[in-house]
Amino acid sequence: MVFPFLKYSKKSPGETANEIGNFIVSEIQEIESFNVINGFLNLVICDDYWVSALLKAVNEENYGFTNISEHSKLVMVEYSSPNTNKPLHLGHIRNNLLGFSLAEILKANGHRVVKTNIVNDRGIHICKSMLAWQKWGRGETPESTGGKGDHFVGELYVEFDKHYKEEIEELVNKGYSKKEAEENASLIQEARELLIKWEAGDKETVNLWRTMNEWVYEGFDVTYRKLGVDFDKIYYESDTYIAGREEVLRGVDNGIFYRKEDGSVWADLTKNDLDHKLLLRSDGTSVYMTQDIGTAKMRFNDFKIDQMIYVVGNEQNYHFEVLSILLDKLGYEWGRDLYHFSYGMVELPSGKMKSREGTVVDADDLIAEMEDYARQMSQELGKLENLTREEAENNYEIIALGALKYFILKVDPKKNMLFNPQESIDFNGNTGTFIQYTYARIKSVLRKAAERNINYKTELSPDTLLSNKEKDIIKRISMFPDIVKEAGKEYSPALIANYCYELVKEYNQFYQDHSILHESNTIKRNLRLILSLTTSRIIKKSMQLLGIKVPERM
RNA sequence: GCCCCGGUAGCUCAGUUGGAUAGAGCAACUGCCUUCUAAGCAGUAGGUCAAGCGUUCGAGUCGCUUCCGGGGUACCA
Repeated sequence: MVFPFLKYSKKSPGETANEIGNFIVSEIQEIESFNVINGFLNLVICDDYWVSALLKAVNEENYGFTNISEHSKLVMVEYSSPNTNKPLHLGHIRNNLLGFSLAEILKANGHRVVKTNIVNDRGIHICKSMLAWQKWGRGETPESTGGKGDHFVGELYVEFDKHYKEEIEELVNKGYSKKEAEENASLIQEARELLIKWEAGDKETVNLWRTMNEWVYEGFDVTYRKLGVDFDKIYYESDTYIAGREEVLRGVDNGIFYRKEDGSVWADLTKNDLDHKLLLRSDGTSVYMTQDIGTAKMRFNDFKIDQMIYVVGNEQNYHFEVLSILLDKLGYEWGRDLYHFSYGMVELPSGKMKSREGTVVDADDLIAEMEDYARQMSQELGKLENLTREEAENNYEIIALGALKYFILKVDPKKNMLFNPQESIDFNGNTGTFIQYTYARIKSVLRKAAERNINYKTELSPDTLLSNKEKDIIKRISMFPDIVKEAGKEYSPALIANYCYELVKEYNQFYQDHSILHESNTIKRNLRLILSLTTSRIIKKSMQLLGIKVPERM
């Protein structure tokens, strides 16, 4: 594109392009020729440049990734962060997949990463479930009902909400305003009393709390394992809120925060163009913000963190803006540098998901449905006939989770996305399945090459002539390191997903009209085998960055 | 009200930082399995890039205005 040069050359676009083109061809060996169209100068790069680019990709250990050393930047990634009052749903799945993938991408970019989970195991919402169990639980447990612990507790939470709403309605009928009713309902007051008792360390309350949380953790573990996500360090807000409260009180002593007459503690953020923010309730209990201050402090005590990333939905943008300012006010130099990885909501065709109203897509149910569908499709297509039962079952899981993860991660994390349970489960087109399938296809070719004792690693002649499609794929392969860097810089798994899709699409086009093992010209055959091998490796690495497994056959 | 974020094909999404005729997938229609896996490939059709104005050689991309959608603005998390 030569327009910017016209003011220097003072010539027509065509003439300018020709002069530059001639100069480049004579000066740079790798440029074979050029052509000019509509003021655009196109340079043609010669084949042996691409051949050596392919050789570099296939021979370079850790191609596309940056090695980690002990001097690498230490990044802490917080993700998942569930509440222990309900099971995980589709929104949490997006969070977990993004957090895990982000950590993998950062590692590939040479950072040391600590994956952390802050479990929201205390607070008024937990007390609601506890109260519901006391009132309507009839002494049942997940064991006695045979359910998963997180679902068991989740149902209690819904139960509370149901009764609470009924009570509000009654009060409104008696002439209270809606707000008064919400405040004065006996159920919410009982829940609050429970929270105060809990913070005071009341034995019975704490025991119930501990028991119910254990139920939930057992349920979460199953889901996490299924999703393939894990953590290096788990924090519990039941521990961190104390540190938070101390920090807030220290802030009051130092005049950073102020106390109202009713005893509640506030931060005045009007100088930051924000309003006043509550930090401790008038009854002395902590709020969300209090806990996050404490959590941050504990983390920076525990690790020498260079960068802190919070993977939390964009509905909390304001919260993190405030958190950053508060930590800064408290004198933590890293406060300003917190990065809120703010991702969009997952919406359903019916609108937003709401746990209390039961309009959620449950994580466990969704995964199970996808596995069923994978099993059904595999059988319909007559796949996996040569596999053992165990291998087949393993493949259903790989395919189901691959489809789900890819579907979610291919979308720009910043944007809201729509998930249609009926239509979003698809194994054709731009899907994880398509990528896995291509991988399995390549592995099949490579296996057959090995069976026929075809050695394809040594003889890559620089005189190899390339078809356009072969050149396209090599071009794409040589972009991989830049894409990994870009994904690390932009914090975007979607860049990896979309890149990998393009690569795979091109490979399938190539596969369609190029023979590999049947090619009689050994120079060409070797090129195509190396091309296939390299493509398969990049597919595997890309999918690894997304937390997606690839099957050897499918 | 105020503050953020979005609007690209019927649907779900890309669009390489301002460049050539705006791309994929799904859905619809048409071809391709005696050859390395047809969960694939090739093709047809589908667009006022929400609307308008501006910035300049050039705007889906940058700026302003309007319309529409989402989120936030809690002694919820």
